[in-house]
Amino acid sequence: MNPRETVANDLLRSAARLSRWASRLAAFDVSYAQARLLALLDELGPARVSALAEADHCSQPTMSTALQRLESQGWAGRVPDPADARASLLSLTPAGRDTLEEIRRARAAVLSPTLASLDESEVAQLRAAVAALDDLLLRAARTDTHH
Amino acid sequence: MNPRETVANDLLRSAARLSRWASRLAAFDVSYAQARLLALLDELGPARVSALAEADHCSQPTMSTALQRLESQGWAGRVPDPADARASLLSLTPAGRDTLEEIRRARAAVLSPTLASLDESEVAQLRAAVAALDDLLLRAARTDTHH
DNA sequence: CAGTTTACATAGTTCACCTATATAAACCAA
DNA sequence: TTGGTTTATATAGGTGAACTATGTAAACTG
Repeated sequence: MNPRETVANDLLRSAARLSRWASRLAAFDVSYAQARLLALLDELGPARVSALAEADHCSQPTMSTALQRLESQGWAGRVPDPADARASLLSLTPAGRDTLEEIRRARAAVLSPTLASLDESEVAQLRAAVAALDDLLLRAARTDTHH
Repeated sequence: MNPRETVANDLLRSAARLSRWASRLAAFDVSYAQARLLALLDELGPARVSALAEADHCSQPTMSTALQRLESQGWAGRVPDPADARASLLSLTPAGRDTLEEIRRARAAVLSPTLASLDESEVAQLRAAVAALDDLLLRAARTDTHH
């Protein structure tokens, strides 16, 4: 395995561990996938089922049932798409928005005792790490859609 | 939200996206959880069910059935623990090790077109990001086990 | 206007997780 | 040494998240 492959592996391993660790500790009554979907709805505003599925990289049926779960909790609602009677437009309800905010606070809180023990230069390193990850994701997305 | 909370949120979001993106593209016949378990077995060598569950941050029954699936594929095997007849020691079989290597290659390959477009300083930034994440995880684990 | 495509829902399956509980070995106290 | 507790694992039973295949109805299109 060449050096770049090693970096790739290490990066994926560490990112996965961090992600897994945080979602395990931040335990509410809302699952990881549902939290992701709340954030997606918040970001994409009123959107169709298929648009949400594509953005979340999951199949359309998966998104359909996930949205039904959110709707049954009162966190999302739909209106018929005025432009196309086959489609619906999904958005967060106020309750859904509140839940999303709560989740964000809880996720940040999981890391906060650890972050509190860091000095400024270490926080700066983390910020740089975030920037590096985001840059990689941006490039990866471009490579991905190129074919 | 204070600056450190923002870093926390950004970091978790980016790590989750990267992880999800990589596992979506690297599609083999082995699931994400099983791949994680193969890596864990490789790392911890012959280990007990409960030790593996703790290391993976999942419940013992979850680990039991996950191991049974791996065993039924011929990727893991167990011997009775000579020190305790209640316990077993699990390890990778040669086939399991081969599969793990294959998975690692495939995961790295997902990132490789993107990595190829980076210059040396950008790769160095990624290495630094990995180090920052690992450091954070180490500290987080300490904070976690303190009570 | 008939046929195709599109948007979504439903059916049916598998896996990954959980809690609760059963089983059997090990340990420990009287 | 035996009876009770703890420990290591397995099993039962349930939910959520993912998939493919397919059904239904609206919208296009020749």
